[in-house]
Amino acid sequence: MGQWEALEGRAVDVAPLLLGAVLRVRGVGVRLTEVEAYGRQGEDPGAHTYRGRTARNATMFGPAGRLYVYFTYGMHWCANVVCGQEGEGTGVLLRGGEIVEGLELARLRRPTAKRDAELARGPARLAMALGISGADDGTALEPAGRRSEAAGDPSEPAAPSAAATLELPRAPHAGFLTGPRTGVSGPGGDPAAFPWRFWLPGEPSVSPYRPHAPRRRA
DNA sequence: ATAAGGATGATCT
DNA sequence: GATCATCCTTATA
Repeated sequence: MGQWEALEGRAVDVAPLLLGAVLRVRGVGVRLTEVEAYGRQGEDPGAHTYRGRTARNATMFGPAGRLYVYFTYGMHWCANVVCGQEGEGTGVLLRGGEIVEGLELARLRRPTAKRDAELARGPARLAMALGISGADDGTALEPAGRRSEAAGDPSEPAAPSAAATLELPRAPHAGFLTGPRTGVSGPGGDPAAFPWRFWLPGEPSVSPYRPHAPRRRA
């Protein structure tokens, strides 16, 4: 088992635990409010890994707790947290969040945002606010709160702040909502088969597109 | 408030 | 050559 045992289950079970989690990258922290689960190779037609491993999706087949970053529509980067077991090819797409640290920096990175709620509303916006790009693909997340408090020990150099940290909540947020995934065409977008979008109610940082009536889950 | 079209390039068939 | 796990601007109600 790895350091991210909590992420090693099925994407649909891990996704609720990521709601409310805080991801910190390069001076900006986001509290995640919207995510989408993507299943294993062969299991989920909407997943990049559906047809097997390629150069692009290789990170998804690695251990849980890494960032899988991909480029899309000729201009956008999007980030996933890899979950499941090695070789499964499963993860959770980060679709939206609220900036809780580094607000000034996030505003600089997202100059077109009119309101703070728009800074990380949408997967590509979220990546942009965090300064995430292709260079971050494969980055191993570290647990948050691990500070080098070795006060004044010269033999122990101050640990460089991790490139990316993740702080998980103790338990899944009560009362999260689920619905069909956004932007997934074909069978993978079938809301009955894959109601794998998860979000927190009443959050302005959740994308507005909600095609079907949400269903409450505990 | 919601809809439509353009931008721009990797990836895979 | 088609398809994108999209965003932004502009147009119409």
